[in-house]
Amino acid sequence: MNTGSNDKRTEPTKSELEILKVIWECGTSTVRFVNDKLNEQREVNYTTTLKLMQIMVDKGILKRDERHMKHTYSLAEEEQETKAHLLEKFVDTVYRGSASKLVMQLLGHKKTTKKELQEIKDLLKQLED
Amino acid sequence: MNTGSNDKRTEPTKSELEILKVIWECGTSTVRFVNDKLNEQREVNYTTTLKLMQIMVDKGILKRDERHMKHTYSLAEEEQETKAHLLEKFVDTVYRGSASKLVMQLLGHKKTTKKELQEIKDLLKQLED
DNA sequence: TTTTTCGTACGAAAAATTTCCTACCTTCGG
DNA sequence: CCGAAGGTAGGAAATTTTTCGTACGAAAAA
Repeated sequence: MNTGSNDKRTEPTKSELEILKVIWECGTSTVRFVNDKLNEQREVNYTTTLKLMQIMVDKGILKRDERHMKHTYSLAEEEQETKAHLLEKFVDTVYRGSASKLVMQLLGHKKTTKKELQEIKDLLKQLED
Repeated sequence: MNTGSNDKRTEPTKSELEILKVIWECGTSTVRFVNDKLNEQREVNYTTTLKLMQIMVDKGILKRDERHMKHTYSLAEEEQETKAHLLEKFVDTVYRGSASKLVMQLLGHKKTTKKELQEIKDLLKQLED
């Protein structure tokens, strides 16, 4: 028997993440919609996006509704769950698992605005309970 | 003229990051040392690690000292600077640039220990100045 | 000195990821 | 019905990343 966490989760690749971002932001979408979004930033062929999204369905990252001519694609897993997983992996690889080290860096970083800082503090206050 | 941030930074690939981790943890190292470390987790051929580290020198991620028979490789850029950059990119792609959203997730996540939490709070207290 | 061991260099194979070509289906307007 | 527009499927090319085989030089051991 295997006691280790046998997650077998397929990490999204770089371009799969691009697609995920669109769906996180805009929700269930058609290939056409996602492709248009991507093309706001760089040129991508329609079939490229289609293929990628098909692969993502295979991998279990997306699921699709084929009832209509234009298939629609939605998340196969909760956004927060996926992000939590990505974050955990990031903390592990870059900060050897230390969340506080990450936060420290965040706070020391010039790009973190005052507003962000305040929000973070408020968050911690709430957690005092 | 190009006013955009023209960083031209070469992101480390997945396996390059593995090597970086070793050097972050252990400092300047030989290929042999790094390879041994990697082999604690999975089998990797020596020449594979060598090649990768050579590529990383080309990319400017590592620099090397060739004065001796056994070359030694060290960081070409400050650890914190690299990590800050990786973090920034991560926040951008996964949390649309919102650092507080990231922290929120971190705090809501079961794997963040009480000790970590306290450290984070202390950090914020210090920042009150 | 000879042999063995351990190092680097580098091209190319292998694998993973990304891209696109081509075929074909469905819908819509004339 | 016919053609145009726009959709999906899937193989294969192109690119990027990872891995390794082979050649060869230096140092250490025999």
